Amino acid sequence: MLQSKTHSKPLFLSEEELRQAIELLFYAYRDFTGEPDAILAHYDFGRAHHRVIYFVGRNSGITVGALLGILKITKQSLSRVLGQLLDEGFIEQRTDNDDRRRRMLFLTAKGADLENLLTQRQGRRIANAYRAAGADAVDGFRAVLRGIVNEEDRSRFGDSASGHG
Amino acid sequence: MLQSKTHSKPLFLSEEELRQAIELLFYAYRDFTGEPDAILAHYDFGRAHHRVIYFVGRNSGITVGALLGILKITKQSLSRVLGQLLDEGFIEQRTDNDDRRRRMLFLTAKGADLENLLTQRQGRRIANAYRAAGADAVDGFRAVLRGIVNEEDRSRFGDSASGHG
DNA sequence: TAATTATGTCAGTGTTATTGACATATATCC
DNA sequence: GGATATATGTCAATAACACTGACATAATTA
Repeated sequence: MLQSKTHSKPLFLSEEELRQAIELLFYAYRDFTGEPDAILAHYDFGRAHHRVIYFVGRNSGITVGALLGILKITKQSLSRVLGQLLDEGFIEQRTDNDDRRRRMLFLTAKGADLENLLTQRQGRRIANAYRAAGADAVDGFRAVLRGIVNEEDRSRFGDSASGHG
Repeated sequence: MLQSKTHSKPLFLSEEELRQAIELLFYAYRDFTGEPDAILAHYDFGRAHHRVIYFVGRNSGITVGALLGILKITKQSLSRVLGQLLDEGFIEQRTDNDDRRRRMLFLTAKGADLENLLTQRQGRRIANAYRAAGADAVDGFRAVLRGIVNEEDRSRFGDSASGHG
């Protein structure tokens, strides 16, 4: 109850440490998205398209509403992006027979190709960082990022420990 | 030479592990920026203003060109945001006497107040995550994020190790 | 049958970014 | 000193991505 795996050392955090963390997140996210952004530009797509392609690929058959919940944008915003991806054959919709109001989203072969390309590039960057930092660092990375995520979504990333608790 | 602190275990990375990392970055960044965004909205400012305020606060006297280099946006984009911040008295400019083409940027007292508020909020989120994850995790977090950043900016975050080699 | 849910669409707006062109002041090179 | 380069600023047009508000339709649930 008091503390599980987290040994909760007092951890006096200097302003400098906190600012370094803030900046690390800024630079890492900037560069993490920069590479896919450049690829997507060839298709006249942007980061919003990427997010949709990614999460549809990851959660095949996801409904429109669930996707909105992940992206935290309005349906009008999603509509433009999703419409383009449907028109251009990267994603297809199928009505859910259990609840015929629902539209389930799937990547087409074309959509899966693009998703793979983008995920491979980002995966390569992650893998390089993981290798350079070492296995222990990976656990720390995951644990801290998980703590930054709002509580409501934290359970997406495991219960609390990350493999060896 | 071969490997400093990074014990370079083979590290077989499953697609699942890579995807979890990708998603952690997405969710963490989304929530990390969500809180400041809400505050900035009261001032009719957005995330772009935040970035300018943050980096000017952090690098007092930074030139316009150096700021563009960090943000990786065009000067026309910066111009609008910076112009507003100047007009409304959050930032002030002073000519650099060593090179009178340069404009050095400083936060005003008003600007520093806002910067402190925003940084405190983000710092609180980081601090909570750090405390929950533990001191070792912090090192791992820093090491992995540093590896994700493009090489050209990596040196901003220390040489390689993070405190205890 | 009435209310709710899931989705879609139309219209208007705002923020953040882009490219391209051009202007000014200052510094540096030859 | 004159040519060139650098640092900054500005005007104009455009695009991507998001928002709010209003309304419509189909299907499910109470």
